[in-house]
Amino acid sequence: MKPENRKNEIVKAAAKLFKEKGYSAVTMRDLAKDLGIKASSLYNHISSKQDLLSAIIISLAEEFTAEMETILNSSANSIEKLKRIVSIHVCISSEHSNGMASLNNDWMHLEHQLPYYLKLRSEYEDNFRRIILAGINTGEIKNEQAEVILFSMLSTLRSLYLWIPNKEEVDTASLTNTLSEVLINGIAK
Amino acid sequence: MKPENRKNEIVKAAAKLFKEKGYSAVTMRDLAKDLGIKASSLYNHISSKQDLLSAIIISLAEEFTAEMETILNSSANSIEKLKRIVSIHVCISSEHSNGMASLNNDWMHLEHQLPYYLKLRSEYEDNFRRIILAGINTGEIKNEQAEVILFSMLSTLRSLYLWIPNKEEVDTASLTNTLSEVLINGIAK
DNA sequence: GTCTATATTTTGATAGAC
DNA sequence: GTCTATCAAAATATAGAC
Repeated sequence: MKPENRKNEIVKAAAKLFKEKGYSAVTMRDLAKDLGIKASSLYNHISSKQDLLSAIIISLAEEFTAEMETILNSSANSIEKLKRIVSIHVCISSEHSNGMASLNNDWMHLEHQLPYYLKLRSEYEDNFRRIILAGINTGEIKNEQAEVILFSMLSTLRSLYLWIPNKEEVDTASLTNTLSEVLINGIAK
Repeated sequence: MKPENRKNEIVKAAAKLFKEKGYSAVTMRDLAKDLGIKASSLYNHISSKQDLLSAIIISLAEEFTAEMETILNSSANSIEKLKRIVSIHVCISSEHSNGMASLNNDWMHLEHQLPYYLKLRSEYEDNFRRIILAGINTGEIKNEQAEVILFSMLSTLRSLYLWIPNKEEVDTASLTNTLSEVLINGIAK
């Protein structure tokens, strides 16, 4: 077993605890106890608590960035692009439900990687906004305030981690369809 | 000046800091420094850090409960009731933007008041769900999965505190209308 | 109402044996 | 790879002077 595997186990356990209580409230002793070892043993695999947070958040942020890039480079129309954004949020949230909690709630506790995270996030939001504005221009999307649409969709998508139980029980394709319908066409008959 | 006033100042400052870094990451020294006093001086006005969290969260949870009661007792149809739910979230979030952060993210750090908070929250969600189901029954609302509709609306409404800058700059009536339109009728033309 | 001084726990992290 | 022992810093909170 490579040391990488043990580190992954630790990161995974950390993400679970960070979701339950938040980064700051989880101690290295809590984490060690969850893994059945002593706190000092953790430091053979990681160099600091901060490293755990970075590992969890940055990999997810980069995954969203990569997926958004693919969508931008596609020839789909704006509504189709929005549906694909819904899809990547459903998929990533169901695969990494615990890590999404840190991405959403504990990013401010990043240290060295904070500027990089903020850059990725603001680029992601800018691209999301451009897709909405393009849809308004082509007449696909209502000319409501684009910022309200962006906020509403992003809020729902970012909260998915709280709602998706775990990947075994989720039909991601079906959830993506229902959620897209609700977000794009509304709920009124 | 009654001691109540000084306590309110402390609670207000605490809510601001809790929003920035979360309850667990804010120390009593941070809070004292923000108020220009020493940490020990805080204890003449409050009995513990935990008290601050309870004061912030429980008063907001009770406010939502009271407003929901009013909506339930009204004779409005389901769509109108949903619009009024949007309205109370916009109003409370613009009045108490900082406190909403604790309500959403730090409720798990409540101690004595945790069961009470959980009761209020689950009753609120039950009432919200019943309004949606009633609307589906009367044909006002599409027969999508009610849980997806509930999740989507609640996620957006709960995130308002992140998005509303401050009450001076927000036209709550206008935001309520735009947000209701987006949530209820969707964004597709 | 705020201060200084301090008690008590808990925290992240290191050193070195096995 | 995990342990015991330990450190240094930081945490919540109290006591008592002013």
